[in-house]
Amino acid sequence: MAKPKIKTMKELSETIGVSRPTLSRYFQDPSAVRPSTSKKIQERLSEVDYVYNFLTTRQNRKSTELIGVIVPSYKDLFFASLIESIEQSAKDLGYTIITQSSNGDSGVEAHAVRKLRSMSVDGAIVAPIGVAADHDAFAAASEDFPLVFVDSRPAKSMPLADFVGTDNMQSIGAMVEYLCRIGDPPVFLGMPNLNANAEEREHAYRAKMLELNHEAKAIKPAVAGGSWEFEAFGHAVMDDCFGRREFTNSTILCANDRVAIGVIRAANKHGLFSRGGIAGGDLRIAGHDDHPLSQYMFPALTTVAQDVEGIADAAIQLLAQRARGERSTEAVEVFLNAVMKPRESA
Amino acid sequence: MAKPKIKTMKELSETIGVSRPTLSRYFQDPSAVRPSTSKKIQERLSEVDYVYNFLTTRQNRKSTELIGVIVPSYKDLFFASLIESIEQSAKDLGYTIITQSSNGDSGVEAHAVRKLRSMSVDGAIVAPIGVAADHDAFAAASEDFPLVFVDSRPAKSMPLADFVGTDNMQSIGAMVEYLCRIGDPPVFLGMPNLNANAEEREHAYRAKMLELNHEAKAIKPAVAGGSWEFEAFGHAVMDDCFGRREFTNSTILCANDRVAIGVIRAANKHGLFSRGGIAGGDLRIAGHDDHPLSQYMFPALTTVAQDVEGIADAAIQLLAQRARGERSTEAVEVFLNAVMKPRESA
DNA sequence: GTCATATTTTTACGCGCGTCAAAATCATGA
DNA sequence: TCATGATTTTGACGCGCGTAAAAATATGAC
Repeated sequence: MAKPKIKTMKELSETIGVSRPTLSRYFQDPSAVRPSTSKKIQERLSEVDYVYNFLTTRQNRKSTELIGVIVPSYKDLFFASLIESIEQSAKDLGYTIITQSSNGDSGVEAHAVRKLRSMSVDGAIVAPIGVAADHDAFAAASEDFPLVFVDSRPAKSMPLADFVGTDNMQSIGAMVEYLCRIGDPPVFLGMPNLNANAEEREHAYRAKMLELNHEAKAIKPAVAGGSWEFEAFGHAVMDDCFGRREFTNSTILCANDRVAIGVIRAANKHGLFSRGGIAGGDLRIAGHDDHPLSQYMFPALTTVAQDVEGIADAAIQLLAQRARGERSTEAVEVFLNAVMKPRESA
Repeated sequence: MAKPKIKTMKELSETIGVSRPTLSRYFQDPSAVRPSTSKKIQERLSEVDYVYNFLTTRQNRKSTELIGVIVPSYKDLFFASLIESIEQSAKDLGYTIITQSSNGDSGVEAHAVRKLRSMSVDGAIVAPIGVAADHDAFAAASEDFPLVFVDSRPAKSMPLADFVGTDNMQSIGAMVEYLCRIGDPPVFLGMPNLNANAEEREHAYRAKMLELNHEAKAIKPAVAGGSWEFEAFGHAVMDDCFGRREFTNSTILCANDRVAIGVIRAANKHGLFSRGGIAGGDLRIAGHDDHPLSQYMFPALTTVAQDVEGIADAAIQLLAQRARGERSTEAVEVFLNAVMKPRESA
């Protein structure tokens, strides 16, 4: 039952009856050997238990086919979705991903970047923690391998690198337009000012409101917002407002779904939704991202879905291009569109 | 500004003024060299940009200090929390984790296991997809390195390996007792029968109900439940029931929070909660896991919190013990207690 | 069957670092 | 100052595999 275990390629070459260099070529590209040889290797291979030594092969190959991924947190379903998509896209191209969380901390982030350097990755995809990032760590890394930032743009001080993300002007714009068309113009509830999206989305909101001739209004949080606990933030801010009977029948556009989830709870707590659903004239709430649980909120959250798969795929493609030596200098920025997900909450 | 970049240890040894073997010893254990030497190396090191070559060092060391982690999905906040805790515990002991998702698919899971083998990890922590797992892949792996299963116990056919998880008898027991004490005895809504927890939790429910002299009753899903979309499952099943006016004022104990989140939405949709909160005699819902968003549901979900950090830590410790050669044969099972999180929903 | 061409085998070296043994040097205390 | 044990340096080899060059062999069109 248990197939004979073979530990090294040399050993394998002996039991299989081909030379080691041929085997080596086969593993890197089965079509690099004659079809008959390829077939023979493949057959014998299925009869033994051999796994190539990843560490050694990668040490010697020019490319490790490793791609690093750094996100601020695993416990955010947006990033979780992103990782899942990246893993998929990477696998399709033969890459293995090394994922690390920066825990929203620049020190940890810098440490993660350093680890990726030590692992000789072919490239890295990083969703930056934002404002407080460690410039030097990224600068050094960008000399070793291509870097692409996703989700939010890095601080301007960051080394020039590719970027892939959602076009906030488009996504927020579409949402503002939708909200205004269906009801009252929205007020904006930002997210803690941790990364570029916080500012960009508010800016996009203001721009669109201006265009539609409405007065922009942003809710000023009465609570500190320095953490990544977005639901807690949204809840605390609006629980406070609703408690003072402010914004109780407004349309509130939240900078992201996690904030909105907190707001929905606050609104429910204060009984601001009509029984059994949403009625005209009620409080309306909208989010951004299409968080996997948004549709299970009550009322189901109206939001815009980021093209997560598209982002993941574009990021991998950019890295692959750089690895192939195409586009060696200029940094590119890819902006993808988001699509409206009108549901119950607005 | 940019520190001089040093690529190899040999080069480093020259610019730093110590021999390469000494440096090698220093990197593996700074206390293995004389304090004055250690200090000198440390100082010079901070003036240059040197990152050790992970691949090469690990190829030659007896241990790679890599630990593989396999979960069924990143997009499940329970697993996300688990990964975060594992990463933390691992880092404390000097391990680097390699995370992979099996996507709820046994083929992908087997492939992931294989990759961990190729990377010569020192051990692996796997949250198995359950019933449909590929026995051979795990059997082969368990010859290469220690394996510890977490969250749900693997099928009996799996190779003997350590297990760390929550004591379902305790956690479900505590919840049933609580529910009975505060109100009507609960009916049980399971989760799709994907892993051992599905059965174990129902069994624990029945046992406790028997002990308390209540009749156990499990809701029979009128919908297929073969996927990991637990919220959708919970919602579909109960939307159907509530639509037929069944269970509308029961106490429902869900096998996990994700199912419960779907149920809460269904209940809200059917207007089964009193306006502005929960009143006596209402429908009650309880979950299991303390999913990070449970407290933001409305009503906030009453649940039992698994000791995620404890699980992560125990798993790493078990692996570390095996790596040190302690406990080479007998497999151990560690069961941790969960703690009640009474909130609004029950 | 013959010959030009495509593959494979042989042989040997390199990668960066772990590790071992012997020689050289250092630190320490009497 | 000298002996002695602790460290470091030197020099060399090994790890498993990539890879290059030359020799040997297979292929396949004629």
